Amino acid sequence: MSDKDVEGASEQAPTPPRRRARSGRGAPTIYDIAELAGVNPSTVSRALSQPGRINVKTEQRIHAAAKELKYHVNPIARALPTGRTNTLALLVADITNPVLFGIVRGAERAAAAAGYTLVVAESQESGDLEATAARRVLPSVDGLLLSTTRLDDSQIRELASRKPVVVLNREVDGVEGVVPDVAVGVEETVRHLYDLGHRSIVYVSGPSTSWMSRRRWDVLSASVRARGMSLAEIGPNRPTLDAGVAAFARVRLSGATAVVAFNDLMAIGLLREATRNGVVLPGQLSIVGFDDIFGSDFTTPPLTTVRSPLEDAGEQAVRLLLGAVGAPGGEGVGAPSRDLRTELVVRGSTAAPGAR
Amino acid sequence: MSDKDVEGASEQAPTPPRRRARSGRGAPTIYDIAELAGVNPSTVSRALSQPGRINVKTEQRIHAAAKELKYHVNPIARALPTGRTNTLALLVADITNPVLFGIVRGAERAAAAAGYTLVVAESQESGDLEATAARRVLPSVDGLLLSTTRLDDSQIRELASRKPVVVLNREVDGVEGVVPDVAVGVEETVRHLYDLGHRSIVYVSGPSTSWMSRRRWDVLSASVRARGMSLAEIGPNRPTLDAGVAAFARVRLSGATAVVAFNDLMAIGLLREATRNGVVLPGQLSIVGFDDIFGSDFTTPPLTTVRSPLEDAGEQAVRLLLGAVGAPGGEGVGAPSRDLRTELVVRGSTAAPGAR
DNA sequence: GGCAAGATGGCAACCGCTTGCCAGAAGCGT
DNA sequence: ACGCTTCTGGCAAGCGGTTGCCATCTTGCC
Repeated sequence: MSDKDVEGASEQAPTPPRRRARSGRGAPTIYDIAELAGVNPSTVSRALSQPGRINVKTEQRIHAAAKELKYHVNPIARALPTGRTNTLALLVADITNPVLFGIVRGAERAAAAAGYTLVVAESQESGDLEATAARRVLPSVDGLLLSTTRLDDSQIRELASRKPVVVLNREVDGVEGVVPDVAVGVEETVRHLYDLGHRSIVYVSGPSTSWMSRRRWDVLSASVRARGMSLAEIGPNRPTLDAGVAAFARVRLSGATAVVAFNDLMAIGLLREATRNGVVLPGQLSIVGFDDIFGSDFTTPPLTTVRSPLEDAGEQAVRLLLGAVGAPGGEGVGAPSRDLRTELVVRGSTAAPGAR
Repeated sequence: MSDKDVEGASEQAPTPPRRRARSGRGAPTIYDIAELAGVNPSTVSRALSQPGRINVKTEQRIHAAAKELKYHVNPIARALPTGRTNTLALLVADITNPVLFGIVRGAERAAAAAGYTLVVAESQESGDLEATAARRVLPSVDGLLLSTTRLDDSQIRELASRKPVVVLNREVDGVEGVVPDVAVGVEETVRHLYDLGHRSIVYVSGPSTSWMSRRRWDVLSASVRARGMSLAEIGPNRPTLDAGVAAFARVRLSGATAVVAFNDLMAIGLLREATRNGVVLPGQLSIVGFDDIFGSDFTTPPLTTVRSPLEDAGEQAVRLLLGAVGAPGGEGVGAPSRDLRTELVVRGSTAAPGAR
């Protein structure tokens, strides 16, 4: 084609036909690098994202130019053509829930290790608002981690049909999930209480929509039955400290010598209300919580609780998600997931009934 | 118009000359809407983002089409040409720091109210890693909120030169910041202790790099001096529970009758170690913390502490940031910022020296 | 009825980066 | 040396929106 010659001849124009160049202001782009290194922008792109694809000398030249310009790839520009954002979202209903600490920690670490950014989004309100939040964040992330979610199964599946989703502390049919093994810790708890001499236990449950509350009840129930102990349920309750306080009266009425609360917050509420009512702990009432949250050992007596490997759970959930989004760091489908077993942490809020 | 007829006649062509159309898979785009509504994509764009710019009937038709297609604008595609992401980042050094609860809460709420998404990013490690995290997240957000940051002033200014930045709980020259008014609460505290009969106080300080620790010391110092009380400093210390535990011995050695800790975590450590050593609280030692974190009232005795309006602070910081990024919901430069005054919460860990 | 100001909507050029396709150069086997 | 495979790197078409500019239609007004 003669075009080429024509182009070459017109080269003397101070502004070559190349598209853009150092716009002066604004961050440098691959066009700037291209110009500096004397190559085509596409070559720069390859040098930067497909090591080995181009000649090593050229690649070095480009890297040098990039460094000189202090170039940083624009993640949104990159995301547009590829559809991948290198970002994962962790959606939670309530970020002040101490249970999330470990989860966020572990998730953050695993994500960072794979070069992914983790964004934590909170939806303080109802499930509907949470669905909205999810939909809003979904387009800008590669995958979604659902933790203390108030979404129902079908909403979750709906999300899962659009982007990879992993649920934490819950099982949803057809959606990947990470759930610590409740059984171990509960079994330990029941044995612990049984050995202390307790024969009558009451479970103060969480919200009726809480998968985990139901699950804990089921396991507890089976374990208790196996020993011929008696078990009652008080609930459903909101998973808060106040709900624990409010449940105290009914716990006393139940006549049980030991109470297992759905979570530490409720257990602490129970504990404080018991003390306020002159009940001697743990002699007159043994209390066990779940999660071993921050502060659960500040109480008097310190709370006996079933600890979950939250940090590991968060980490594993992210790995799973990374696998699902096809990231290098992610584990394959059949990868052996490390055991996430719960364990009983015995502190001061449990003792033999009648002990002083 | 004859055009209309022509269009209608040529309609038989299966693939009209329009660019893209419902690709089958993938989310619907404005091109799909354009096709369905029989207008140009640019018109769709306008209908969706500039209400009133086009004819109301057309606009309605487009909205109907959008609804029918379940269209949702692709935020990254939108961000590319505009440079605005409608996202704000909150960068923290340690997300398990209970101080952040309120801040995150308030920030999240204010951001959501303005239609912005708040992403929380954690950088568990050193200031350098934090700088890296900041740079990584910066390109995809409109502004940055720095909270428990370990960045130094110059690093912060560097960031601020690229995108709007607001710092929380700290003052940095040339960078907007939100800092609760420490003075009120500290003054109350000193008066409280003075009235109880304390004349000798010791301050267990935080990290040497903590602007807030220094600030609290300064205010405390001034207030104490004004009353002719004696004040000593023990530190610097890491702002942790363990550091509080470790500082106990030196607190006793100081002979002070009351101790003010940089934060609640340290105060609680102090409190527990004191109890463990048989010191009767609060009679033999009064303890005051800062922040009123979650769990600070679980202790025995419950902790007296200086509460900061963290939630308000988070909210206000976001408003400031929104103003800086030119968002509608943000407040102008001179907008009157609501008072963020701290207050003393008297609980059980303070009493007259020698009281039983 | 004629004309200027507004209203309306199309065109096309980006935003910064990725990638399929392809041509020319280099390396290779026989 | 020659035909062929492998390297290299350029071209250009997007990704999904946004927006300046402009042509055409409406209106309002004298």
